[in-house]
Amino acid sequence: MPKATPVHRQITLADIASGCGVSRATVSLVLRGSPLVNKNTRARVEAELKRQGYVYNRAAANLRRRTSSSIALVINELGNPYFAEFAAGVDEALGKAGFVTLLGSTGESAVREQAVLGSLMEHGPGGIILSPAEGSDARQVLTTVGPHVPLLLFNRELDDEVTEINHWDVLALDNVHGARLATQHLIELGHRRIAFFGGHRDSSSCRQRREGYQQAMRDAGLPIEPRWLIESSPTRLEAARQAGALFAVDPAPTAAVCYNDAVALGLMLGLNQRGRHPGHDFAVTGFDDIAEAEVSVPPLTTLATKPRERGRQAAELIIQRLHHPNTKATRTIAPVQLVVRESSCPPIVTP
Amino acid sequence: MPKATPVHRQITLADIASGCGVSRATVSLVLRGSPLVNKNTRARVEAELKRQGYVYNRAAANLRRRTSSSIALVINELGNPYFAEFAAGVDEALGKAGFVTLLGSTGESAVREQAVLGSLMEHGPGGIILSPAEGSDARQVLTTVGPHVPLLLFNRELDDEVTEINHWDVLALDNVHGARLATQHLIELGHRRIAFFGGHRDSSSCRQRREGYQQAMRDAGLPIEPRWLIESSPTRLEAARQAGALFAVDPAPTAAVCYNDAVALGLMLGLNQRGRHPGHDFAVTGFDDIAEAEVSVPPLTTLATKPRERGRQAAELIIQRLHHPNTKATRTIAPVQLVVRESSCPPIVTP
DNA sequence: GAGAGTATTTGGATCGTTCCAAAGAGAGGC
DNA sequence: GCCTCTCTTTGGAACGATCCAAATACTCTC
Repeated sequence: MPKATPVHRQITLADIASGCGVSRATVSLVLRGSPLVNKNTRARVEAELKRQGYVYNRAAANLRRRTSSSIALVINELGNPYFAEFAAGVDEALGKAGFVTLLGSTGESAVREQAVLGSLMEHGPGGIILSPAEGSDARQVLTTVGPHVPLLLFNRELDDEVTEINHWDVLALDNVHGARLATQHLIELGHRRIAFFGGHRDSSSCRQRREGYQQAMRDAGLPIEPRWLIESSPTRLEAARQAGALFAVDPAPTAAVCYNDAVALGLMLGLNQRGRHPGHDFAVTGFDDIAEAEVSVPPLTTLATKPRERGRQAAELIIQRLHHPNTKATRTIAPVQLVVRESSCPPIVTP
Repeated sequence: MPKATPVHRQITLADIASGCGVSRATVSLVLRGSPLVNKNTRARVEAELKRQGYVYNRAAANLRRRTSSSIALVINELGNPYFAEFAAGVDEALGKAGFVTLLGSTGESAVREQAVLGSLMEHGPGGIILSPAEGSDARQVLTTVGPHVPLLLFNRELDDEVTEINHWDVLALDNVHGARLATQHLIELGHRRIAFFGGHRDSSSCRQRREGYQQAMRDAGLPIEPRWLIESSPTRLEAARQAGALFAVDPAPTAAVCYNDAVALGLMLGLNQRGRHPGHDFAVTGFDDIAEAEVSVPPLTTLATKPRERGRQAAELIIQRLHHPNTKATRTIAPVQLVVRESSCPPIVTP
């Protein structure tokens, strides 16, 4: 593990202290803006700090004070624009509150997630914002982060019991309601045979979105054909490949509620390749409202989840938790909004 | 500045030591895998470490050893998929080498960049990877990071002299060559009136890309009309708005080399709004090859820069620098590849 | 069983900060 | 001039690790 590297001689409190004839303690008080120090002394010390180009050593301070000034952000896939936006929001809000973000990307692997969490823990984060990788296990997470570091789960959920016991907070999207809105929208347009396309059955968000879809279908008295529930990895490519599965059933559906935007965009691509025209002879909805949804052809009807705002919210929640470590865990459900664009067309009426 | 937060009592070396009847020093040796310790002792200590759930305190170790195990990554805009990919690559490679990434996003503001750098410095990073915000000033950067922390500039350059003196490394794209390739490609297709569209004249990457464009034009003996050099913010929206500027000159250009993909996609949108059809009656090229370029309509001819790979490369460069602090600064130019897709069509021949 | 040599282990100082209890400096009252 | 009170300042012990020189424990050899 060649992770070490020598650092140049630092300018310390002691240098400043001797530089202007006061004690280390006084300089320390000045640095922390204590009202105890005399005006003149403060001015003298401040001048010396600037003169020597002093840089505060937060690690040393944190060691002594047994505090932390960092929050770990563990993301399952930074390359995904949705999570990138989320990360940007987190970093923005954490920075504003004086925390620094320790980044860790897991590449959607539970094994790597464990390694990343372990490595981040050694840097003593005050809290962790975790968007779990697929297949991530609550008990394993618990053993590596321990019971004392506050943790906020974003987007996906883990074993309820473990989450509960450790007062882990949860920030989730209103998946059920969102999928329901999308489905109702398609029903109102006149669709009767509607598929749910994409996602993995074992991810919590997929289950919830399917649930919303099924609720809407049931409420409208519409049948749900099991073969209309089509799984696919949440990537554009995989979704494009799976598009054909929609037409394996006869009669085929006329619309699909997709697991997310990536899947929806992929599906539209796949439809085009099969000579279908999403937005004209097949209706598609997404979930997330990534930047691309607005400018795709046709523009995608989807559910806006405002990832950057969610990131800020996550940061605020974890900071709240730091200040009140013992209050009951919260479960925050962020609202989502239906954004109607051209990919959701009415069905073609066959005479 | 309420950036502090209490942390639970830690399990320390001393706990492990007394837990199995050895000294702190021995436990420390075990932790670092020293060959000095006896096999049996090692086993005993390791069992105790596991039993008590010990977590290494890297901050304390770094303090004593005067080393660092983190690298700061300062990005001008994380929400931009290009930089998100870059960040993902950086984090991946840093993690593999045992470093943790300290993230900072500047939102393209030089003022915020200063604040972010200052805050990150307090956490004692071993090095900094900086993608400067627009308008960032070398001398200011120098005063806040100091002359001893290795810095790698990505993507944009700063004052050459300051960069040189401080042995700052540079990782840049081959902008000149890339723009030249794109321009040559259009010329080979038969275009004679070619514009350079988008970007700000004062950014180094824009200047370099314009330079490549001009070289290719000159080499082909083609005229460069000053009004064909059109500025715009590098955003899709702004580019779409500026599209009209191309047709303010008569005769109008038949093709445009764009500053980057965002601009190119925006331009195509703007052309469509004006009843033009990019890929049919107007040729467009981009720069970056973001994910969207491949699936836009029409698919965008562009220059692949492989941001994730660049991220890994940046991480490797800074790690190299940590190991050899005194070698001469390097200036790495990453190659770019022309990816021909349908947005670059031959000109329409007017009889 | 003394002496030499190697293999392990160890106490105490140290990194740069903060905490704490106590000391010093003035001001005012009598 | 002494006492009290408030306002400032301060030395030295932490925090949790590592370094270092020196101590101790073993093995041989003769």
